Amino acid sequence: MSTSRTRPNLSQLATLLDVSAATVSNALSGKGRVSEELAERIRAKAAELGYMPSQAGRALRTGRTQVLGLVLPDIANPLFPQIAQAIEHAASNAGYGVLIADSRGDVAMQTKAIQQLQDRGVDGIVIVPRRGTRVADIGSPVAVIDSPSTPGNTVSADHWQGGQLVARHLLDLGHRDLLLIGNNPASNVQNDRIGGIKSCLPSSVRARVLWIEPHEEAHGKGCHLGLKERFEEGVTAFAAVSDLHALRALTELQGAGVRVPDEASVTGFDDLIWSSAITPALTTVRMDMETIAEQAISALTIVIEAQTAPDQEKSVLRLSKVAKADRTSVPMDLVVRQTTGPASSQAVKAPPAGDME
Amino acid sequence: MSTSRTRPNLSQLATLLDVSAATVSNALSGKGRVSEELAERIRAKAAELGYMPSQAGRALRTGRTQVLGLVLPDIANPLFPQIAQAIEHAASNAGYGVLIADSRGDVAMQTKAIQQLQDRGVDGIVIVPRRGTRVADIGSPVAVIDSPSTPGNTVSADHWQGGQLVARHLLDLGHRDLLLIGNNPASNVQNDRIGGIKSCLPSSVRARVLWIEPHEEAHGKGCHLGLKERFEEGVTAFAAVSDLHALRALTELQGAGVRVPDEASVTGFDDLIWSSAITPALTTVRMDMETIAEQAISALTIVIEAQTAPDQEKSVLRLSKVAKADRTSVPMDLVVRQTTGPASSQAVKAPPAGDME
DNA sequence: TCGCTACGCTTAATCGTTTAATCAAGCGCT
DNA sequence: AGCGCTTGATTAAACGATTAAGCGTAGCGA
Repeated sequence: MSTSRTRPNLSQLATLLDVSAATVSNALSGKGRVSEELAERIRAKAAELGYMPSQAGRALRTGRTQVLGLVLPDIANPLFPQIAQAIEHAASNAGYGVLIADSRGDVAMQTKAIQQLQDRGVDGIVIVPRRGTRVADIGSPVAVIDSPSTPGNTVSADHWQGGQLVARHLLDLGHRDLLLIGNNPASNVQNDRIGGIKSCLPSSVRARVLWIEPHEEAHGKGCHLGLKERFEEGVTAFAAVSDLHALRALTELQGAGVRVPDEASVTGFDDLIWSSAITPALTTVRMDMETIAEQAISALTIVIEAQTAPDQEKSVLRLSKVAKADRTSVPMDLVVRQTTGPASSQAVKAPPAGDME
Repeated sequence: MSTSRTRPNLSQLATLLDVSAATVSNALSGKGRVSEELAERIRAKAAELGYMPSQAGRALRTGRTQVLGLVLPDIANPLFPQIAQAIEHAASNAGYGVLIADSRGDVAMQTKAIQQLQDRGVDGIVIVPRRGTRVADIGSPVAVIDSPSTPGNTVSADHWQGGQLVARHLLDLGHRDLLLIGNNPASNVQNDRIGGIKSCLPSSVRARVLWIEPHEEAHGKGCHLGLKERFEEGVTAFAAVSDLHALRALTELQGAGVRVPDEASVTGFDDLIWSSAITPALTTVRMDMETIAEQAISALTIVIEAQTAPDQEKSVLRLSKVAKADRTSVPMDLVVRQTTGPASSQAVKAPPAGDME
């Protein structure tokens, strides 16, 4: 084979073309002054040899690695595939690689993970913080994806509006007695979603909130949530703030003999992978991760570029390193599937034990 | 604050200590000859200033970036969190960072993704290939995590043995008529799991296989799998090769009024995040991702180090770049939860009318 | 004709680290 | 004293890219 064992570098390309390495660099980057004709020859040769600049050399000289860090503190977060995929895609389009760092649920390790990323020389960091964690001012440019109500948030889904979608959908179906299911009240995301739902409900509808984590602490992990009882009390719709909890609710109801959606409706959030695979398929609210990721990355790149700009030193004083996107919140979409249906049927069916309000 | 704006480098450290940069390098790496006393002084100063070597500089000189690539071709694979977390952890322990590359389910993009990783200068690549994809010989060291029956596989769970666990568990419970549920017969992993199950079954038990993807092509995506009918034909246990399909089966059965585990048992594979959260909690088979990741990474690092070793050129000819682990397959563990129960009850219970037992 | 600018390219310095080559000194031996 | 060997440090040359500065030539206005 004639394919060279080792990848060509600038100077090899240069000697082959009988020009200086600098010219090749200029031609390929379009920076300096190179005649169009020569530039074309250089580009051709580069393409022919499959030349790819060494990131190491470039990084050393420019101080930029073209790599971003992604830190996902929630252990085994089922959203991870969606997030990682979207971020990777957006970053890749912007010419960045993505280095992952997992802090395994440990809040203290989050700092360590960030530190390690910085030691690796990342140009910036995308953080999806653990619930409630406030991201301190790190040395590097940072984009935070959490919730609009988190201070220092860069961009995120409009969880509040997502909640409103759920509320209106259930209202339209005639539901008047809801159980909202969350995991932990310390999460900004979950609070926004629940707040959004509540904000749409007229005072005539009853809406109670069940927080799973406190409940489990009292009754043991994996315990029943007592949804059957709520159903018998008249609750016709169960709105969870995550598909994971929606799934739990759905199976618990089904197992207790409550028919979904005929007797009770269930909704979730995030459109996780299984939501469309189960029977009945889950009605949920999806976030536009593509857009969120794009916003985060573009906001981040702006900060990164401002970083190296020799500009006014004002920037050093004024410009925070945490990125600010132009669209700080991205609307969510309601995906109506089969776990929601008209409440009227329940009203008929309610009698067994409960009463109507 | 007295913390310097910019991180210290070798020469700064050197001039501060009135020695040469080379000596500092030697002292910190323990390579050259440096008096213990001086070495200690150097280490102390380095620690004091929080000196961290520039990866860029080092990479340029040594040709190694201390970064591995992780390519996950299956789009939004629900295993992703587990895999990424385990790999990241193992890699981190070995001093490597992990760069992710997602080929979004597109087989052609897998090659492109690998290419990009190589352009970024990764030292090696961990691939969890898309079903059936044979990983060609890339230029870089590679570790493949798929299934023992995949040629070129480095390490993976012992899917066959996992299947045997399921079979024996169901057999012990008295099940004699099974439906095995897979997605696509082209997957080595799924075939191994099914093969393992079958290998344990005496000829007296009936075991049919339902492949979802072909079935969906015939009946439309998200269609019913007709499990109720199978149940009525006498099937008492549904063994899926993935929790995702087990979940689908479980909800379909529950929705059709079949009680699990009283009337039918369901098992899955992989212990995905939701398996323990649903009701009833899913009996499944878990792979020891920690061990798999460790094996993959350590095998990979060996190849990487062999790479730079100036050894006999024999290695260039003989030594393949695909890593070989000492434990090529890692046993799986059965996690018995609530979706499996004795088959006898069904035999009794088969008539529609309910009783308790 | 002189001086100025624009063009197109080359020279050379630089980023931070590693490492082979070198060198000075000390010490034990013959 | 002279030779060889070890010890502990220094020098200098890479690695591959970017980029400011320099330099010869040509065009052009004064």
